[in-house]
Amino acid sequence: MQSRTPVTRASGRPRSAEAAAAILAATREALVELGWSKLTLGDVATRAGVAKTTLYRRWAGKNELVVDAVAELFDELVLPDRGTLAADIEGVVLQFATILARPEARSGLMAVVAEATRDEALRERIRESIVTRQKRLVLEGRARAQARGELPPETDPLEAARTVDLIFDVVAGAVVHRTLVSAEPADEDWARGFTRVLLLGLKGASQSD
Amino acid sequence: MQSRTPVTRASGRPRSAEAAAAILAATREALVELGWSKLTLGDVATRAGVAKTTLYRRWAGKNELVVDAVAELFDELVLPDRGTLAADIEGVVLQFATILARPEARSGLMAVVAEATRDEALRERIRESIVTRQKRLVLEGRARAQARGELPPETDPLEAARTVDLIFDVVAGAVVHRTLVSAEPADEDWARGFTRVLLLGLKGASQSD
DNA sequence: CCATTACGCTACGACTCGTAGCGAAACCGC
DNA sequence: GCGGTTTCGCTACGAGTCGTAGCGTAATGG
Repeated sequence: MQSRTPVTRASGRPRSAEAAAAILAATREALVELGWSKLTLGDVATRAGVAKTTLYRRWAGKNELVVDAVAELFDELVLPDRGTLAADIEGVVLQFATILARPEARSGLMAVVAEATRDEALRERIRESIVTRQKRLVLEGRARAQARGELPPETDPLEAARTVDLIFDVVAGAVVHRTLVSAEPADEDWARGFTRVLLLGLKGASQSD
Repeated sequence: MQSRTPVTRASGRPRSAEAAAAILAATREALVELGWSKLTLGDVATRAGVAKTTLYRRWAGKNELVVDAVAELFDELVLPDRGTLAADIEGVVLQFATILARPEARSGLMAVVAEATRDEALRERIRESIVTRQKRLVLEGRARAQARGELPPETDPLEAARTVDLIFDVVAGAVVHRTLVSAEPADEDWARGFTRVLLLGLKGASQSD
């Protein structure tokens, strides 16, 4: 997740791990208080107790810094084993909603996505730091459901991969849109209704295949 | 959509309508070339051929200006009557994807959503300029499907309103997430698969009610 | 002990911000 | 026509941020 892990082992003074942690924490703190547009790297450096130049030596700019700061938040996600697929999905949806309720996640995530529309390298960074990383939840959930007999084992691996992508886009997209654009809470009632529609759709689609 | 429509009819020189159109067009052009973070109001004014002060007299800042510039893009959406609910939904999904393929829509929309996380007034402005405005598509689509007998007439009006909100969040959220976060094209294949899951889910949910 | 790298600090030109002040232009009611 | 009113274009301004360069110092490995 660091900006660059030197391939050739360096032989000088090592980079302070405390500094990196302090900078990322300070970035989230600044996102809460100031939001994306008013967040300045100079301010982050002051909060973290490091020199501004240190920050520029490690990150290319605001975009890369905030991606790293936000990516850490999503690592909190776990797939709780609640016994049924529906309950598992609801659990993840609610966890996701909880993270998105935090202001540093809201403004940070959307802002870097906006910047990424004009920056292929940043897009790739987001994909590997957040998207691909969290797709594990969908894979694990499906495996459990198949073990329980709630979902049939996939026949076509290509089709199965496409379904995973679809589910991820639908779940993440709906929660984000609900909380950030529609500005309504993604609470338990909403999660229940959403999960019901999604699950019925998936079961129906896999049956009529 | 203008920043303020004077309630008391003014009696001086009227604001130039051409200037407003030129400014919004210049804003979209600048979004394409520069993106959100590097877009400056001075540059927009120059492109539009107006003075910077004129711009500040009409809009409070970058946020409000871009909301208006982007909102115009979504007015292009129409609900094509393709004969079946599935085809209608696919049509809207593809139209939405087409708009989101334009760089000015991508970066502009996400950026203002990001800023809106810390600005209640801006959130409200987005809701009334974009969200509520486009929810008409869901309402019209449902009415047509009910006329065709594809969907049962709603019994509980409260439940029906909640379903409309859910559909809107799922459709818009999934398309946005697919194109902007996953960075994969929302093409016809994807639209077909998505529509199938959504429709099966909705029918199943309305039956077992 | 020496080479190497990271760090803190200061200073810098370039740029953007949002506002103020001015004279001219365009519209209203009389 | 003729004031009253509002907008417009233009210029100028202090304040703040950007990203970088330069320097001396601190921390590691050979």
